[in-house]
Amino acid sequence: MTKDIESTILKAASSVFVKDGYDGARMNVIAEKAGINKALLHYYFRSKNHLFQMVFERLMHDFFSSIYREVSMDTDFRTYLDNFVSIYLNTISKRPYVIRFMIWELGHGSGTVNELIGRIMKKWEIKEIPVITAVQRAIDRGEIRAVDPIQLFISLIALCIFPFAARAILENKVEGLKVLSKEFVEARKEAILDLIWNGISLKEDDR
Amino acid sequence: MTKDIESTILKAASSVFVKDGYDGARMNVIAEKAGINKALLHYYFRSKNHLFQMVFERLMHDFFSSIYREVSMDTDFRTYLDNFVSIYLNTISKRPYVIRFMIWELGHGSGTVNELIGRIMKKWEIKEIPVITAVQRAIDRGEIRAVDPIQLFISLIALCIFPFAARAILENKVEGLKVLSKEFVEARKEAILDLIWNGISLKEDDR
DNA sequence: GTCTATAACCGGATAGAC
DNA sequence: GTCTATCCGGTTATAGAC
Repeated sequence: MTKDIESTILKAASSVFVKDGYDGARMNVIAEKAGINKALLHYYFRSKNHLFQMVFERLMHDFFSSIYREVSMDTDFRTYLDNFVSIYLNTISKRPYVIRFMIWELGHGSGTVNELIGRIMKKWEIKEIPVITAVQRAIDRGEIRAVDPIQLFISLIALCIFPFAARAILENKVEGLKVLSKEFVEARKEAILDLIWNGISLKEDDR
Repeated sequence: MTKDIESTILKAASSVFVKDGYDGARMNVIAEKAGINKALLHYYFRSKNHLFQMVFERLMHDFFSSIYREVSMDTDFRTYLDNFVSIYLNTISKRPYVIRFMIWELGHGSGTVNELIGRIMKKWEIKEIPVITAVQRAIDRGEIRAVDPIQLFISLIALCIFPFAARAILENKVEGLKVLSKEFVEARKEAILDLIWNGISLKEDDR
């Protein structure tokens, strides 16, 4: 079926683009990986650029929907935080290369990609960022200290993403560290929650 | 002087490689930027690969020496933390593209770059990571809670680096955010120190 | 739809004059 | 040391048979 081969190609293309980036990726490598030849690749996806855009949009959609799906807001903040960190780390650790790829490709001021991200954001109708909303509400309710919600949002994402983005450097620098191991991912979850929760919970004086 | 033109070339090459990566960089663009032509470029730096290695090593050296220079260990941990975060953020915000570049290029399992980082580490004789040592000592002295030093090290770096690595996405998602502005950098310093310090300081119960 | 062959182009590298 | 002209391999893309 035609749908079948298209999805095979997209899968092959994803793996190559994510690893080598747009400039480093080679159409013949993608073709081989998909079990076809270059001509057929162009038959299905007119050009490298076009194929890239399909892949990129698909990756972003997959990534963000994995995360923003099913983190319920209808809980106290502590529970929200637990769920968020757990889901975020699970999602990322299953797609360790994607983060690096996104940081790289999104970093080009190049219009192409920026239009893409704009379109995707609109498509999902994401107006405000859920985490920021949740933080603000927790502050209003007196569940946490009055920190800057945007800074806390950035910190939270940073703590989750960084070890995977910088995996190569970290594993090189820290003896025996295996970022993708089940043990590290779980330890990381605990460390993040411990740091954040202690970092933002109300002090004795405030109560 | 020959030293002069070499440094001009390296400067031009740095800016191009850092923005476009190895695969995306073009020798003629570098040549133009340096005010010479391709032939001369090859005369001074045999090949693209060789030029890249010079640039890469220089960038890493510049970056790490900026940071590990002059953060004195002979203070209490709170002061150490203040200094570290301040210097780290100043260094990064002056080289916003370098982080993205390093994450990308170091992410290739490709031997070339991994050998490079190995050589550089040896060159500086970095055996243990200073931050980890400092954290461990602070714990031993009872200055902070007994957290995992490696996790805290990762968290600290993550909080400093991430906003600059993910600058494009953040500025796109958060209305009006200007990561490189003096105001943001200063606000970020405070937010990091506030979060970390509250996150690791001794609780009432422990005293 | 699928393939082989090839066009068209680009970019790193070199030859050789000055 | 510096330049122009050119080579040559590799890569995207297409033509055209089946």
